[in-house]
Amino acid sequence: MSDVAARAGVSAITVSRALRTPEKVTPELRAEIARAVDYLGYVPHAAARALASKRTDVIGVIIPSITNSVFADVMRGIYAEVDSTPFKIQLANTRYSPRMEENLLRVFLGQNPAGLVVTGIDQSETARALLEAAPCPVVQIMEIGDDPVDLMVGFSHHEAARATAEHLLKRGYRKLAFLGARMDPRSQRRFNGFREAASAAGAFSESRVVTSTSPSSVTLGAQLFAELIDRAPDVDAIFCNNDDVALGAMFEARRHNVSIPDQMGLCGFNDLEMMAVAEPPITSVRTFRYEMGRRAINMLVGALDEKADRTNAVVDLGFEIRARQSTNRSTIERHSLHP
Amino acid sequence: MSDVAARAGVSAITVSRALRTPEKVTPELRAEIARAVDYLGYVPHAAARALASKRTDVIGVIIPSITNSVFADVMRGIYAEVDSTPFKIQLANTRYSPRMEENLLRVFLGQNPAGLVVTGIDQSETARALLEAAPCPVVQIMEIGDDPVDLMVGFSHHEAARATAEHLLKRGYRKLAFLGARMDPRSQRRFNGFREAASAAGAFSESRVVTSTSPSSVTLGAQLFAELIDRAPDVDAIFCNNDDVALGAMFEARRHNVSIPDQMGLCGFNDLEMMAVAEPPITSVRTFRYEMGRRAINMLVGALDEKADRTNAVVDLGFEIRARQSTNRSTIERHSLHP
DNA sequence: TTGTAGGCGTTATCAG
DNA sequence: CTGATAACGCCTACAA
Repeated sequence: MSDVAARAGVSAITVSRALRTPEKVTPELRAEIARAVDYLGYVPHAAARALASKRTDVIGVIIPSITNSVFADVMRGIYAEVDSTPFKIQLANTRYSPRMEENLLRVFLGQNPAGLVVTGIDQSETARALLEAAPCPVVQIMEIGDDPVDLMVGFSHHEAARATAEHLLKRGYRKLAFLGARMDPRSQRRFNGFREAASAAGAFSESRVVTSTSPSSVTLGAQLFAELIDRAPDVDAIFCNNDDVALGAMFEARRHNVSIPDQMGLCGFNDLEMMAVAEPPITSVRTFRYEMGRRAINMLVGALDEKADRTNAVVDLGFEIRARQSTNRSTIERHSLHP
Repeated sequence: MSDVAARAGVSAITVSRALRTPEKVTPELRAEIARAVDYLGYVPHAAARALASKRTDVIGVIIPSITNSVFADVMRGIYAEVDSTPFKIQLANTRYSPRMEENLLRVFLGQNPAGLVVTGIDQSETARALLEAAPCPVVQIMEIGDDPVDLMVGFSHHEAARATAEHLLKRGYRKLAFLGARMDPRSQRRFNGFREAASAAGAFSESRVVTSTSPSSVTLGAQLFAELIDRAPDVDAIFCNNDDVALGAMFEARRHNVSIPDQMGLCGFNDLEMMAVAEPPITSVRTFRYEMGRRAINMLVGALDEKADRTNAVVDLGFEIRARQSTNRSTIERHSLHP
């Protein structure tokens, strides 16, 4: 930096200002400095800056799993949005462990992050306290709730599942089942929404609920389907907690010669790209994961801009039911095939 | 740190040493210091350390795409392995642009990373020069080649595709096709390996090669299949450059009433979890992506350990052909069904 | 084995 | 609007 200063005929601190707060430096000097920076290929030293200013350019992101394609999409949005800012992402995963989340939070907070992105609203008491006391903006992503730590962007899993159950009911299905992998808090809320709507229509039965603590996968979907059919042969429609589970259920249904959608309705969650092109195309609930990532960073950076008016602290991105053939039962065939 | 030093009755530098090079401090002092650290909840200041030592705990990872599930698996391995080290991952993606890669390399190198992980062997001349001159270990991942910059872990895409084509030939298929998404350098090498083997058996035809520059997806797989069938109805087996393309092809085949494997052999690449449970199960080439990520970090950290003997600078993780029903043509049925 | 002095590259603070 | 000075928290070098 002193080289740049010398070449521009100013002092180091002026270079610093020209870079951080250009409006506090005369346009002429600014131009001169820019030229020198360019000529010398000067790159600011992040560590020195962090040391002197007690500020870093690191945004910590804490998610439960990096494998899960749902989070992969969120991360894509996060990286895309952060690209146009001077910030860097530091990613960590909790493996769905609240204690791990506490630890990670401590580590991050020890590094004076510019901001923090955390998943969901089910932090432990300790974690919650750490977040409340954090000297930086915090965004909770993936779902929304009444009591945000700070910023929040997501959607209501309860509502999404409720709406989906209603979709199945509207399509004439009456014995709804629920297939769930890794029942994390958000999955649990989806289940609750599903049960609420199904029960109200008398279409719910505990015997048609099959869940697992294993991570979501196509393989698991196939297993859960087999278990369900075995345990509750009367089922006529399945809400899968995740699209990969739905895909696995579809494959397994074929092996059991169960026809979709006539013998059995099938619907997934998240609307992965493959759902629309499956045979038959599978109904799913579209969620805006990429957008969620972008928005999270966007809100964070906005909050960092001081003059931020903390409106829209909670953003509900909603969801959309993409009705496809897998829940489009043809009534005529139905009665003839399954009397 | 000085607080810790005071509490332990030593000087700051001793605390520093107790933390970085414990073997240079008496066990008693070490214990005393550990106690003080614990009591005070002292967390070292990474930026200060970086500034003073000109070393950071950052390992830069450059991949072409964060969406691609292939890289998601690699990243999972990377994060898993780095968890047991003091290092942090800084991830960046090039979007398959060599110029982007150069820029990212410059940014990373400006930050004195502890190490660098880059994808593939097709760096631009400039990028290659930057890597050769890097003052830290460099690992190239995803494939292997004759001329590593430093460390390398991957497998031969050419060989993998050649072996796959041979598998199809061995199963009696004679009119092989190639479906390819986003023909990046590694896909290109797969294609070359495929062509080599297919040509040698007289089973290759340009008319049965359909590729796209779009990213790999199930949707694209379906489109490519439709195009192929239209353009070259004589095809009897398909090698898909990626599993999602294979899955899309399978769905589309069903729509066209083309039966797999009897009318048409089908095989993918990477052996994603879903291939084994698809209906029918789809043959694929297993690649060790998670292991690749782990190994990359492992080699990097090993190289950082000074005393490293630079043996095994190039690690070939190989591949495995997982033969499944989708290429298991039943000769008897074949002749009766498709005369 | 432990300690002392000095500096890493930047920014906060206060003057001009 | 610009500059001088003194940190920021830690580590390298050298000394004891």
